[in-house]
Amino acid sequence: MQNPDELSEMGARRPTVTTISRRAGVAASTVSRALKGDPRIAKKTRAEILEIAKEVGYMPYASARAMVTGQSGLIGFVTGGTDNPFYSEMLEVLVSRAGRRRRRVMVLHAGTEPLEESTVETLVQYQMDGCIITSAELSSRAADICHRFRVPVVMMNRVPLIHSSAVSCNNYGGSELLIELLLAAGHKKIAIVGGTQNTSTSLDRQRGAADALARRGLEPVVQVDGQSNYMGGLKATALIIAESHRPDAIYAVNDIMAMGVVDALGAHGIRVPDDVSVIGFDDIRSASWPRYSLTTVAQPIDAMVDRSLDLLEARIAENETPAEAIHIAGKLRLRRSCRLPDDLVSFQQFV
Amino acid sequence: MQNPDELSEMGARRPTVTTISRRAGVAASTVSRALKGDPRIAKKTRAEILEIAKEVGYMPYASARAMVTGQSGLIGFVTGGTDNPFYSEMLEVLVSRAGRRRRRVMVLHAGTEPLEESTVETLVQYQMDGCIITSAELSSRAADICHRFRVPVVMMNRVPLIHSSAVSCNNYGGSELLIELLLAAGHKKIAIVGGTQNTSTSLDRQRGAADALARRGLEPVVQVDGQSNYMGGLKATALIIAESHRPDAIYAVNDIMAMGVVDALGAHGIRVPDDVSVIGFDDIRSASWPRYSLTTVAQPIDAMVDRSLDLLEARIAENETPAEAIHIAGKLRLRRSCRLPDDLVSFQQFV
DNA sequence: TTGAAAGCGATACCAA
DNA sequence: TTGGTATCGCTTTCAA
Repeated sequence: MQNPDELSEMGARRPTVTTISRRAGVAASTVSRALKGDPRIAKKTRAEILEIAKEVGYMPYASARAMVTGQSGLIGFVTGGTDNPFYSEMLEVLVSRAGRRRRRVMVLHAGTEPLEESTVETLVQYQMDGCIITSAELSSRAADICHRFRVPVVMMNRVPLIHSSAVSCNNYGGSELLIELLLAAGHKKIAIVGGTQNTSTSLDRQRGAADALARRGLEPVVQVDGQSNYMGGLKATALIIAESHRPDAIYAVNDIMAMGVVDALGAHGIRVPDDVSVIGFDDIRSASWPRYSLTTVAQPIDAMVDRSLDLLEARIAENETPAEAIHIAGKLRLRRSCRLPDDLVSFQQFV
Repeated sequence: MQNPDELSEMGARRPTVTTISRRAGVAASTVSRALKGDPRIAKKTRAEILEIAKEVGYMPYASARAMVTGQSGLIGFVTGGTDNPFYSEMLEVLVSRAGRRRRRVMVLHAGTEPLEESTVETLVQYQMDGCIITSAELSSRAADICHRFRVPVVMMNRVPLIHSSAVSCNNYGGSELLIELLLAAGHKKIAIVGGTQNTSTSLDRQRGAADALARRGLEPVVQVDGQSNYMGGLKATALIIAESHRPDAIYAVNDIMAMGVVDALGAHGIRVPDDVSVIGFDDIRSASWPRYSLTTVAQPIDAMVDRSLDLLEARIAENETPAEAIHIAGKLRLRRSCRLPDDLVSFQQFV
């Protein structure tokens, strides 16, 4: 590593390829090639250059590189304001998995409204190699800008747009499975606490549940909006109780609402699962807390993130990759928040 | 906005200052000045240029700008892997507040170990305008690199390093206040659930509590390590119960642990606050859930983030700004998890 | 296997 | 008030 004196001597600029090329007595282009492992460079030359680079503590300027290659190494993560911890967990995974591919993550926050102009502009200005969107809405105008400026888009747990790919958990199927579990356990009066009504995730889960019930000639005893957050789950349950629907099981389409359901029931002295079974979806961290111990379907976050990055990289490498939609099956997590069927065997394959 | 044909005609490159300068019949430098509102440019010229820029959908290349100005518009957020939602909430605020200042946030995840080399290198490579660090440890080597390469650093809720500034909540004082509240309510047997032992935040809170007790000639009936997470709070409480310390109040130095404390007590049939008062620190979102309704000290996240950005900007503008340490007082949130003193008036000023 | 030179886009300086 | 030009650091032709 270069010593401080030498650095300040250079007017506070860090070493560049030129610094190295001069020391090594070669051309800058040779340094560039050696550094990126171009096979044409002689072994010996390469070794020398690497040695010097290390010595002076060389670190490339990302901006210079981006300018000439057109790639920034940046992935945008666009997320709506939400208090669902699922998205924080996803971000954490994304940062880590993207890092392995030498990509960095920039967080772009879109409000609850459709994506603001400025967010999309940032994607373009920073020449993001791609972006992953989980916010509720991407206006067609925003999508259009991404497409025109060749910013690959992957929608996560959202409906794919014309030119974007999409990765999601098998929300419909996971939901069916959960309902079948409840039915197998003998439940007949099932209430559903729905999520934000304009997201495909919630809608798919609700449809999956409704269809699974319909197949047995049943329907939910009631369906209430839980707004995809804890307080919503709480209020929805209060409503269900107030209106005396008396369900024997409640399916909240995500865990954070399910936690609200459990707490609301507890506050009314209703025991879980003795009096009412509760199930959720996502398997967020707190779902496994003993207090809640939620039976739920775990979204395969790691796989979802990896596949998203794969899709982005395919698009980066070759612009005309066709849009794809990938569904990944979640895993059943059997916990104590619901009564278990006698015949558990048939569910073991989903665990 | 430019039509698609025109764009593809240009070989998929977006309009640049040159595109505009040609259309306007002026020099590129004039366009640059007009765009950034340089007062020397004639009103009319400027209007024309702005018009054209809008027409062609001009968006500057961040990389080109970074290269010449040396500023990227990027702020790094370095965070340790943690399941404390406080940091997610902080990130959310940061993204939003930084956005107002036209700065973007890049998330750099350092594991629980000391900051990896690669994280710091990213800061330098992308010429970050500054970074905010909340992870437990910044190795002196990493700090050195930041300093040498002129990346301003603000430590959030962490001990400032030699060349870094720091912003934190008044952890010590807030802790004193909470203990005084407990004492005023008549509690005498107070147990403390401590956090990660190598963070100044936890240590300060523990010291504040110990000192406040000592002032009345008391000391904690027991102090247990809760590892700053929910399960830790749960286990710590189980231990306190198992060892029959019989406290009449438990102070967990952060909310996520306090939630574990409440749940563990509940699981043992101990009522909160009737049998035992519980208090936390942070005021994370879930602290206000009716189920927990935690009395706590709210960290002033908005102010902390704003002041951090101020400090960074001061350093960006003028490199030799001296390091500063800022403590911002938190606000007391009185909720139902603890017995309240008869004399509430003296605490009203902190609410 | 290596070198020289051009060029990416925006800005800043020096002239005019 | 504006134009011309050099420059930031890196990569990529094209030559040698």
